[in-house]
Amino acid sequence: MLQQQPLTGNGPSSGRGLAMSGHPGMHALGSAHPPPQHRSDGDPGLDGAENGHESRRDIGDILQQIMTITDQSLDEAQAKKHALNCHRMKPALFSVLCEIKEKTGLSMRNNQEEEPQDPQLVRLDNMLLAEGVAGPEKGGGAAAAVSAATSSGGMSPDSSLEHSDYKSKLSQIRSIYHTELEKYEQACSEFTTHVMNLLREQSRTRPVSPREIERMVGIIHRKFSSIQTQLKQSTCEAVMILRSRFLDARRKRRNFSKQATEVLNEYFYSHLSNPYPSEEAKEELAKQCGITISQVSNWFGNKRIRYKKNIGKFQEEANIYAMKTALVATQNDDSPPTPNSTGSGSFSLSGSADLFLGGSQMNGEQPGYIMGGQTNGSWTGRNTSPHGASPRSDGSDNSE
DNA sequence: CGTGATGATTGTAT
DNA sequence: ATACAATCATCACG
Repeated sequence: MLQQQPLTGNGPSSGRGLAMSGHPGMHALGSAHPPPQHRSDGDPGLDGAENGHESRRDIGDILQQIMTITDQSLDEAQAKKHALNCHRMKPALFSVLCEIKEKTGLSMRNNQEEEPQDPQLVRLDNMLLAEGVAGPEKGGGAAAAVSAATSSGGMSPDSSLEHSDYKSKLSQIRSIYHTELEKYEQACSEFTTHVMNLLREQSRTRPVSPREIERMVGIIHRKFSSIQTQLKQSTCEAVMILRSRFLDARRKRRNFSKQATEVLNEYFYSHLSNPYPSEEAKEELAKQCGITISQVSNWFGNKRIRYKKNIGKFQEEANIYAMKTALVATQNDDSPPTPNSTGSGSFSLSGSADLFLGGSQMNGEQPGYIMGGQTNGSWTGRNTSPHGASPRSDGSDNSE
């Protein structure tokens, strides 16, 4: 980290070299003479000076004092330090240090730049933001994420229970994440100021360029941000697990209530000619059934495709519901049970026709009244199934 | 436990 | 963006 070795001749710097930089583990030398190996490791300039034995003596003394500073009490140390700073040899020593610094400075220049702003970290940040973990406040973000994941709007009372469970878990993760993040940030700034203070202190006895301080701060921040990345990563994982656990509706699928299917089927069969509910109709149905709009859409999607695939199988069901709507229609005279944009007359007509056809045997044949009574072409017309169009046989379905 | 029913998801076409 | 078609995963029933 810090290039002290040339001066002290002390080999391996310990892990805490930063804090104690200069004299780690030097107590053994504290009371000893200037180390003989000091010479071998090379200060050629001083070594060769024949008339410099006097100043060498001084340097030795100074080093001695530096090394014993840690063994003394603080007050003592401060006094010694002051003495050192006032020593007449100090400027000379300092200039030597500067020289060394200049030489070794080259080696640390090259690993200076590069700050690629890790794309993975950006992705993690974005995801945490999207999940409402890293967002500004609870509630809004999480709720938005949930509703976006499940549907595009209407919350149903059915799933609100799970949602609250999900939200509580999410806020748990959220709070843990934030406390940890804060801890890291605090530790980072504490450590940074600590290092800065040390460097500032050291700058009195050794040359410390602002650039160097900057670099040191950068290193510290990088280290801490890599830790933060890990935190973010594990938080993301936790959120993903939570999501798959709570929001993957496939996992705990519940059949809709009898009444809900009733309502949906009623709508479907009474709009058999055009079973594509508008947004408002979907909303209404969703409200009636206590499900979400997207669930209504799913239901109609499934129903259409399954009805089309095997009309015969649904014939009985169709008759039942047609009868129902017909009954309602007769009760309400000629006003349709569910007002819709398509002509009301057409489906009420088909409903009455169902009553007649209900008793008669109708194998898989497509009922003529559906085709005949409707304005537009049959939505089942665009059939791609090879044999589904004419299910002459009974209800046994053998697709695939 | 096997099987059909059913709600949800995914991939593709329009 | 919506619908369709295929598929998945679970439920419900025998």
